[in-house]
Amino acid sequence: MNIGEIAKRAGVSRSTVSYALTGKRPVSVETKRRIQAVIDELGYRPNAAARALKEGRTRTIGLVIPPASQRLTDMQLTFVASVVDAAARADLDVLLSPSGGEHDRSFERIVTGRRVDGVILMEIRLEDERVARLRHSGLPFVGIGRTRRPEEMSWVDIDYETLIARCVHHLADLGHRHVALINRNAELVAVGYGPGHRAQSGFEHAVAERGLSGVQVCCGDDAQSGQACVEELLARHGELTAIATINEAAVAGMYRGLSRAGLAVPRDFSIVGVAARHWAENLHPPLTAADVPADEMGARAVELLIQRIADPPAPHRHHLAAPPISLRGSTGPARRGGPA
Amino acid sequence: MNIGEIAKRAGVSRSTVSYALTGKRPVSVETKRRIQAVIDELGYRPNAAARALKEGRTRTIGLVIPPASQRLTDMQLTFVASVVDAAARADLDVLLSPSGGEHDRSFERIVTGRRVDGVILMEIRLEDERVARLRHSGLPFVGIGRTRRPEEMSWVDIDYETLIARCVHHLADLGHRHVALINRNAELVAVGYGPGHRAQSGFEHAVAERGLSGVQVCCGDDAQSGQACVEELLARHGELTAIATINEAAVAGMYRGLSRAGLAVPRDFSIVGVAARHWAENLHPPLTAADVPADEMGARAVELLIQRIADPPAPHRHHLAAPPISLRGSTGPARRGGPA
DNA sequence: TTGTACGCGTTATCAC
DNA sequence: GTGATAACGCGTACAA
Repeated sequence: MNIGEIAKRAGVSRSTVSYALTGKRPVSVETKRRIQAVIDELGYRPNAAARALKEGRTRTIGLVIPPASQRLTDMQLTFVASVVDAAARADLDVLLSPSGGEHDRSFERIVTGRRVDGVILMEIRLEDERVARLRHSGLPFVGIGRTRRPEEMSWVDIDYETLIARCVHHLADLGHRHVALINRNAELVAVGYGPGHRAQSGFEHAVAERGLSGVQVCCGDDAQSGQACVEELLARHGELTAIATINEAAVAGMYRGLSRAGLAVPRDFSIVGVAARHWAENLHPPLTAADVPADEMGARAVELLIQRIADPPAPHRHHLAAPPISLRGSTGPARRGGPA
Repeated sequence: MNIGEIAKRAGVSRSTVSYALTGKRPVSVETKRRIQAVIDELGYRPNAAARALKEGRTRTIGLVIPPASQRLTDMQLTFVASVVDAAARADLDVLLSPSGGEHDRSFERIVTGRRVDGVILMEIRLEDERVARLRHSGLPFVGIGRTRRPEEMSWVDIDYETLIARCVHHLADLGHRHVALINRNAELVAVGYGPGHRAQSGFEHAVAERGLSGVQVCCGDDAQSGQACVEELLARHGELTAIATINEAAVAGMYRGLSRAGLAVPRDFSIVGVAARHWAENLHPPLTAADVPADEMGARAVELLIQRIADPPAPHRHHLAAPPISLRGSTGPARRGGPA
């Protein structure tokens, strides 16, 4: 079913059908009605490829995600969901592209094949070749996360540096003197994953400012690793009384490790972090955490992208989220003398 | 950058460039080399829309997911990830479409706008209008899940009926006499969600076969609901000693509810279910469960879809997975006299 | 309102 | 065997 067939059956020209549909030229009510009747009868919809070819835009955005093989975190998933939702509201389709690893063909297809009007890039590194690639291509894009030179692109991000600093201050206020930062997995941090590095920086500054002793470790993004990580931390640094973390997926395991060591949260040990709200609430005890507004950020990213597509030369815009820490049940006063 | 520009700079005609790229006609090595040099220099890639328009195929598949607003379960996410991964390996892009709720425009765009060569449909109901819609449209599609009339379409699915029956038999073998089935959320079951109904059926049959007493309840897909659900079950049915469930997202909460009631798993109470392996392993204690091979199933779905696209009139194919129950730490002999 | 050129890659057809 | 020409797919938008 194409526009010519509709035109023939309605007894008008192809362009009249097009105008009747787009409304870019007035068409008599009677003609419009007749055309619509034929369209409804045959279930016609314009061919997306033909329209894209002519208009030069696809009404589709690309969403570049970390390779699917390495399981996405809950927060990342919330980003994906909110981006898809926001895009659907704007009548945009979303093309998914796993990047990194062996899937660079997918990324290349999307960027150079003009398959999308713009791209949202997740899991950005401080030095990210995909950003360089997109900048060079001229395709509008927005990052969920930012590189080392944030002014070179549009992005939405979480202010991990500030948030982790706040976590440390919160712990210090509660009297904790020996705190640990549990970061995301070592590979991610090693390749320059921004949040990991910014969390380190925030941690170091705050620890210095409050005169605490601080230790930093990386930890796999799952419960098992969280447990192992805590067990090792307790073994090597018996003086610790609190943990700050950006590794939400590992928190359940940390709780388990503490419990195994005979430490009750928050009585004997405190944990505070940065996490998606529903994730923090579903832990036991609920995690005192800065609640990342992931769904709002996804929507914001789509919004920024739509603007960039509409007006590419416009200056870059940024949105840095620094949500307050929600007090739940996982932090308490440092126990005199520390655990055990 | 279009093919004409490449042809001009390489000093050949457009068709020669096309033939050099597609290999559908021999082109001299020297010419091919010159063309490739220009392509590399300018970074040319054929316009996907033009190619789709001419070829009548988009090299893209649609993945219809539940509306993003209602958080996806871990298993669903694994399906998405594995589909994206498998599609990328086959050089196919994936267009995501949230269906249901207010997002039916997205589904319609995909189906009637010829934006994809085929569709993978998730979260299928016993009576599913999207299946009817797709069958009517003639667009190749494969279900992850199946309707009441499974022969009318191609699908991969999990044999919840058999698996839940196996769970019940496992519990019966351990001496449990009073067991409960905790289903997915009530809305899902109410609208005819297949796994929910098939699990019920398998549960009822097995309970009858073994002469047990069984109670069934629906439960929201999150830990909080799981906890509330277990607390209510224990209050109303003090004789229960075991639970079988297909609601993996709620299991952590069930553990919590049991623990609050002073019941240790597996000493005082057993839980067995159907879940993604890594999910079952990450629970504490690890869940004895039939491990759904979600990644393999996603890949299989893509495979079936590729075949359907290549040969639409071919008979439908199906793949029903019934993985064995992996014994972990969550089930044990029924305690004499039951709990408390 | 209508005729028609255009966007761009593919491929059948014709020429060397 | 190799290269060039032109038609095609289909919706859009300008000129008439």
